[in-house]
Amino acid sequence: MRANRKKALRNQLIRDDILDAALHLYTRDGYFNTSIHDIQREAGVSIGSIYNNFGGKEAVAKALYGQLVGHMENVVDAIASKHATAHDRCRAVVEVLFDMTERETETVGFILNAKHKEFLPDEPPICSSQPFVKLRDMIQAGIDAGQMRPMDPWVAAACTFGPALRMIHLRLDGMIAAPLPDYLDELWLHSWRTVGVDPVPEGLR
Amino acid sequence: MRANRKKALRNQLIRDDILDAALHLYTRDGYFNTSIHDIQREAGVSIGSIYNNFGGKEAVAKALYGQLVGHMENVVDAIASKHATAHDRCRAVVEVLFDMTERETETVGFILNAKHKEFLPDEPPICSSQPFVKLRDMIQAGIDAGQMRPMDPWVAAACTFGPALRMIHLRLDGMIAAPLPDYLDELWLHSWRTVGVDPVPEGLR
DNA sequence: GTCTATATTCGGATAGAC
DNA sequence: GTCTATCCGAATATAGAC
Repeated sequence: MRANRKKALRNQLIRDDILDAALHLYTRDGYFNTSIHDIQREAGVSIGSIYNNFGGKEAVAKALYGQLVGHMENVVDAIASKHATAHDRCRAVVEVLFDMTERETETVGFILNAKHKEFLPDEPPICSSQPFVKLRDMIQAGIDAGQMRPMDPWVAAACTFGPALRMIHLRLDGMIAAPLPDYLDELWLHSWRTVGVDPVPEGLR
Repeated sequence: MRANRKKALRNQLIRDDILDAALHLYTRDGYFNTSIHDIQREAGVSIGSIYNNFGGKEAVAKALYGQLVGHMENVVDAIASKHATAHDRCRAVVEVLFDMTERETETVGFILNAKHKEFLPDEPPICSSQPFVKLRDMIQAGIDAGQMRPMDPWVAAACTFGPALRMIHLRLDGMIAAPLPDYLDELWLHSWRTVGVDPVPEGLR
């Protein structure tokens, strides 16, 4: 049993090495500019291992995608259960995204920037994935509760998160030099004025 | 001379056919999922013509990119010279983008959605291209003229156009069923509240 | 300048030893 | 299960006829 556990652990490590290498290369060079040989070299494993563990290049991307979407979902869930109002929840989402952009740049880049349709044609568009749907529901709940102005939920979502997402894109493209959290208060003050019924609380400006 | 003109015209037509086919296939399937043979078939020309006229697959993309960026630049210039205030200019930009998204879907998709860095590594990022820079200058002018709230120009740009760009992405991804112009008044009313000093004029709500 | 036929490279995938 | 060596198809690019 001991040996089995150790073996399973080693297998998990190999899987993680492959996924880490894939994330790095996919975000840096793009999916199509990354060959299986590149991943194999970067991860320090053999081609055979990649095929045994995943089944091919696309399967690696799919597993990576699932892992990161799951991660995002956990983040959103944690926020939803920690905060009660639409304002606090939405602000926390932006705060976390800004933080992640600095600390887990590649994760954010892969989730937001990559054109998954091009290499994962069977996956639904990222906008209809669980975490994104939960964000929209979060906003709908805010409207129903009278905390956000009554408006089309898509428009509300675009107004709430559009500016922040734009900032993230600009940062990832190297157009913004300063870390995004520096902009959080200013950006959120303006974003929330668009959609919120009540203004941003004093302490958060 | 007559024959030369006619010949030149025919060459131009072939070039346009190739660019049209490339735009269509690149936006529908993505750059890397489109082979030269696909373009050749779609355009109804030979591979030799593509190499003679452009030089290869990447060169086609480059020419296409330049053409569309030039197009966008003309659009922005026309708006800048037609309207005087920051409000009118920015609103006109959003209006034109929404219109274009419906009528020239592929052009907008290629410009906004495509990851040009992946297949045109030598081109600067789209955000630093002429039309985008002009948009930012437009906003800076609005701030200097006291028509927009004093704030970081990147934040201002993100707040002004972020929501609209988000809507365009959602529309291109099929998440929004109605044509974007239907949302223009509502979206702009909220967007401008974020950045404008004076409210949106009565007639445009 | 356009076309068809061909060459060459590259990368995804497999076979078989360990 | 992992690894190395190999295969094979696809796609870019070229050569040469017209």
